[in-house]
Amino acid sequence: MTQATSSLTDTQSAPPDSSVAEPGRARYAVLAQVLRDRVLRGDWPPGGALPAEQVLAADHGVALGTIRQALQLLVAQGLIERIHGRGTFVRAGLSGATMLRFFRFGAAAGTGLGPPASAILARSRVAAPPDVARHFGPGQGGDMLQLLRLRSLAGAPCLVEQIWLPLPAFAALADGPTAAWGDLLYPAYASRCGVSVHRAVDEIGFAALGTEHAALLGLAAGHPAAVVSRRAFDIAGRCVEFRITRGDAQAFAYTVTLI
Amino acid sequence: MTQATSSLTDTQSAPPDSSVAEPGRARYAVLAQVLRDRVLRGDWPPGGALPAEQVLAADHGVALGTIRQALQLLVAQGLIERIHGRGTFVRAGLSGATMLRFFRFGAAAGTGLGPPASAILARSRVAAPPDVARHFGPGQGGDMLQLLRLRSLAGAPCLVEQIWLPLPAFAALADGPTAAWGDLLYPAYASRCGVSVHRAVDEIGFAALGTEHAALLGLAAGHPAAVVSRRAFDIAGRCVEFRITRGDAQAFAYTVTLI
DNA sequence: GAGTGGTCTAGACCACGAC
DNA sequence: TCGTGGTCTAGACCACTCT
Repeated sequence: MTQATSSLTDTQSAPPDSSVAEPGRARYAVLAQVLRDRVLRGDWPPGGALPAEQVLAADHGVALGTIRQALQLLVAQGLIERIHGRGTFVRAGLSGATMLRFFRFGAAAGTGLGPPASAILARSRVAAPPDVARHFGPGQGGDMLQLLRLRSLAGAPCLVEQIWLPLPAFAALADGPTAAWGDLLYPAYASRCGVSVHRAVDEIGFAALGTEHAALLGLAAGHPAAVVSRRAFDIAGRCVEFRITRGDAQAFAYTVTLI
Repeated sequence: MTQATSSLTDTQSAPPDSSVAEPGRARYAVLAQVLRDRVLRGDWPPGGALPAEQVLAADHGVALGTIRQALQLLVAQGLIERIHGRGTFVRAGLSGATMLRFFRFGAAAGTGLGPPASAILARSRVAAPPDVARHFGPGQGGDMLQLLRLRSLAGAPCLVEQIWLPLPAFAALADGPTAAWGDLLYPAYASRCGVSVHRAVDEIGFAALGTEHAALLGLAAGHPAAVVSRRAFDIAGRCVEFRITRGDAQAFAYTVTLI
C-alpha cells in the first residue's frame, strides 16, 4: 500500500500532510477517515460545503484521483454528497423517512387522497421507561419529551405514534402550539432544535392493538397491527429519537429486494 | 463527454472498437452496457471469468482507468464480482436468500436450534392460476410444477411455503425423490436444472391463516401470519420462481435501515 | 514468476452551475 | 467567465493468487 513516496521535486522542507502515511491501509482510506472525523467534529456544518478537491489534494499532498477516491467512500457512506458544478456538501439529513412507505392505505399510497396530515394528541415530560432509555446513550435517557401523534389520510386516521425525544435538546418543542410544527417532524427538529436526522433504523414486528390505540385508529381492540420501532440518529451516530408506530396489519405492505 | 479522441500514435488503420463512441454518455457507461449485454447473452457463464482488464482495455481501445470504471458499475449492479489476484467473474447467484431472516424463532435465529430442515409435502403439475402466471413472462406460466414445502427448526414446523416453478425448465424436479434435494432449494435449482437465481423481490404482508396452513404449523385457524411473496429472477431478469411463505406473525421481526 | 486486480500519479479536457 | 466536479489518459508500482 505504501506507495513510492516518491522522491522527485521534494524541494519543500516538510511534506504537506504527514498524517497520511499508514502501513497496511490505502492512502485514500486514511484520507477518508480524516475527512470523516472532521465532518463529525463539525468542521463543516450539515449542508455546508467542503473545500474543492483541488484544495484538499494540495492540503494533503496527494493526487486528485486519490482525494476523489476518499470522497467517493464518504459518499457511499451517506456522509456527503457531491453536486457537479457546485461542490461537495455535508448531507443535510433525512426530511421524509415516512412511515407510509410501509403501508398501503387507500388505492395507492398518496394517490388522490391528498397529503397526509399530522396531529399531536398529547405532550408531556416524562422519565423514560428503561425499554426506551436503553436506546439512548448511557448518560442520556432520563428526562424526555413524550408525544402521542396521529397521522391521517383524507381525514381518516391510519397511524398512531408514540415518540420520545431527549431533553434538554428538544426543549424548544416542550411549549407552544404543536399545530405550527407542520406535518413533517424531522424538518421541525432541524429548524426548531438544530437536530438533523441522518440515519434511521426501523424494526418491524406484529402485535394486537390495545384498547387505547385501537380507539384512535377506529379499529376494534385486539385488531392485528404492524408495529414499527424506529431509532433515529444524527450524523455523529447519537440516537435522537425513539418512536413506535402502529397501523392496521391489513394495510401493511413492504417490498425487499435481495441481490 | 466525447473526449479528445486523440490523434497521436494513430498508426493503425481502424480504431479497435468503434462502438464505444456515443454522444451524451460517458465512455465507461457505454462500455458497461456492452459488457452487460455480453454477460446476459451468456458470453461468459455464471461463475466464469471475464478477460483481464488489460485485455478488455486493449480490445476496446480505452485506458485502464476507463475500463475499471465500467467494471465497477457492473459490480455495483451485482452482475459481476472482482477478486484481487484472481480475476473478474460473473456472479454465480444467490444460494441462501433464506426466509428465516424475516423471523425470530427460538431465542435467536439459528442459535442452538441446529440447522433448519426442509420437507416437500406435495408436488404436482398444475396450470398456473392467473394470479401466479402473471408474474412470469407472457409466453410463460402455462404448465407449472407446484410444491408444498414445510420448514422446521429443531423439529418444530415454522414456515409453510407454496412454490411455483415453470415447466419444462424445472422438469428435472418433477420426478424422483424430493428428499435428495437437500435443505436449500436454490442450489438444487442450479445443479439439477441449470437455473441460477440472481435476484429476488420479497413482498411482506399480514393475513389470517387458513385451516390447512394452520394445521401444518400447529396453530389455530385464523391465527395471524406474516405472508412473504417472493419472485426470483435469473441473471437475464426472467422470473424463475414464485413463492408464498407463511409463518407465525408473532415471530416476525425485520429490520430496515434508512440512509 | 506470471498474471490478476488495487493503488497512485500528473496531467488534460469536458460539463455543469453561479455570477 | 470562473470555479466546481466528471471523464479520460498513460503510465508506474504494489498486493494478492495460483502454479
